[in-house]
Amino acid sequence: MQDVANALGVSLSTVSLALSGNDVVAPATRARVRDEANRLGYVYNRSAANLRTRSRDVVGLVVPDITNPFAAEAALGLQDALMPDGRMVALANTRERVDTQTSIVQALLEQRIAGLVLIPALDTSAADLALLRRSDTPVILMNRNVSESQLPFLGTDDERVIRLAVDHLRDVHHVTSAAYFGGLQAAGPQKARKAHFRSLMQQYGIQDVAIWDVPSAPNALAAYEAAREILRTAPAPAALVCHSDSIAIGVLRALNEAHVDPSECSVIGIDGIVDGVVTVPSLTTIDVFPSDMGAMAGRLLFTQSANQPASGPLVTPALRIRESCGCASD
Amino acid sequence: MQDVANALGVSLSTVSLALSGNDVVAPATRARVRDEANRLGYVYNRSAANLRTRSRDVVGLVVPDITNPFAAEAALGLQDALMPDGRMVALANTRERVDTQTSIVQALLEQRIAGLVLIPALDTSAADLALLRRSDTPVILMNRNVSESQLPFLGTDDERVIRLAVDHLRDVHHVTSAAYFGGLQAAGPQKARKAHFRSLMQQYGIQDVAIWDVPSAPNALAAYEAAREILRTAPAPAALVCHSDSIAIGVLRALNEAHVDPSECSVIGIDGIVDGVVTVPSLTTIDVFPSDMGAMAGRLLFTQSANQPASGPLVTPALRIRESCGCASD
DNA sequence: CTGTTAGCGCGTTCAC
DNA sequence: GTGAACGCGCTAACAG
Repeated sequence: MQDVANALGVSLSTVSLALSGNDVVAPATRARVRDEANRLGYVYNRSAANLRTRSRDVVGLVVPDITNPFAAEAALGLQDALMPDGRMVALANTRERVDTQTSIVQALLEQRIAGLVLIPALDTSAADLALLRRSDTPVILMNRNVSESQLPFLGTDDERVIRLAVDHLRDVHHVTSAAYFGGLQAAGPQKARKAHFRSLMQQYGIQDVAIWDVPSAPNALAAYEAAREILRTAPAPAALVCHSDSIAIGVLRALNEAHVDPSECSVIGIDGIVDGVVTVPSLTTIDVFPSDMGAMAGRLLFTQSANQPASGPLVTPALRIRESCGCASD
Repeated sequence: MQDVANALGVSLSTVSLALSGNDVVAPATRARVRDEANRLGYVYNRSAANLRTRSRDVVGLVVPDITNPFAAEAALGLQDALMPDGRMVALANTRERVDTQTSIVQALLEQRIAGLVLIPALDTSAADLALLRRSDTPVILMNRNVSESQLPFLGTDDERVIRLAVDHLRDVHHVTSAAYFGGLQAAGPQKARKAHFRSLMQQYGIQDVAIWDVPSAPNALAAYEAAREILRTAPAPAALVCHSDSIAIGVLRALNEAHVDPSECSVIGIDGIVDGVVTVPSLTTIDVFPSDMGAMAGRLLFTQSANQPASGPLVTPALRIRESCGCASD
């Protein structure tokens, strides 16, 4: 900056004012400054500016695994919500490990991020998130709640998700048995969905097939392997509700290998990833609008005060009927 | 920092030294400082430190679309290579738009990133990347080269990729016709692969089916739609080599709808994404090790001088035989 | 081992 | 309109 000031014979502050587009400096000088600046190859040092103004412009996105299409689509939505305001996103994967999650969060706080969108690793406890409570950085938990953490949460209406799936299975496919598959056994966010599922099964008099209640990492490959093992020892139930679309994709593959098609076993995923239309069979799913969720998270970070109710806004899920539930073969 | 210094009755610099783990300060005091620091809820301001030390610790990763599994897996690999050194990654999606790419790159440079890993948008020209040449920030182009840009490139051996695919099609499937599908028509990185494909077709006397030579966005959904249109008017060739695994997944779906199975039309993807084992049919592909590529990019950024040959290291591709080429049904 | 001083690159008064 | 001075939070020289 001093260089361009010297080159033009003006003061350093004139340059600063000119570059920030302040109208206190003459339009003519402003143009001259800009031109000289990039003639000299000068690039603005935004982090120095941020230090001085105590402003921040990068928001952290920490997810278990960006390879999961849900996380990727949410990342896209988040960026869309942030870029118009000149913000960027810093990405980090925890691989479902709480310890790397805490060290990542720590690093992000040290970087003075403007906000944090977090899909917590599976066995995250409220204590693990304590440092975030005290911090003045706006945080929002996405898609997986840690109820006792007292942190704002943006997710979906789990009860409604389950009801949409189970009602469809009962009303159009008349299933007599079903199971909920996916997620780790450990206490965590899927406990809620599983509980809703069980209660609905009981209420509708549908058999809840217990053998599918096993832990499995939340990705397609692990789900495939787990499902294959189960199918080796037991026939498929009439329906499988999967904790995520990734998991459903693995299940679809296992079912295909076992030669059971959608008319014999309906599978319904949860998420609504875009590539669900392109699987074989295409994926019937409960859409929770991953991209919108990411965008909403980005907006919520800055539109609200940080001290809000623990259970924040919910996105309304929608049933997307495709082939994997057997609707195409009926 | 001053607060914790006062609280302990020591000097500010003692605190600084203690927190950075410098052995010039007594281990006992070091511990006392650390304890008092986080008792007071103090968090280190790394960006202020970076300003002073002229060091940088976040590297930019800009990709067309993080939703593409190749990009996501590369991101994971990149993070793995970076985190041990205490570095983080800033992610940005260009959606294949050159203008948003340049504005993103500009923003990243203003943030004073430590380095940049870039998968260029499809019609990126050397001129679009000129500002990166002048910058003192290490840059590495990944997976798509912009030959005239003079920037270091990390990719795969395109000729070998094509040869692995075509040799397999000829030697084990004895195909008499084939096509290369995917990517935009525009001048760009896939020109090389397409050229190698054509020359090999000619050399082997295999018919190159021209109707598949149409532009399509590089994602599964767009590929599916394009392939479906083509299949409406023409029978499938004996083989389809797809520019990426994502594209292959879309093609698989289109083929399935047209009731042509792998024994009639072999499809081979390029990338080696992990979910390729879980598609139906599972995806035969040329593996270019996306995750390793990301990790290599991270290491290369800092192990080499920036002024290196335009065409950097290549990863050696490998054929992964699965079902989609028809090997399972033979 | 500790305290003092200066300065990283920038934004902001407040005089001129 | 312009320039001088100060400070953001931290590290790096020193001298004690």
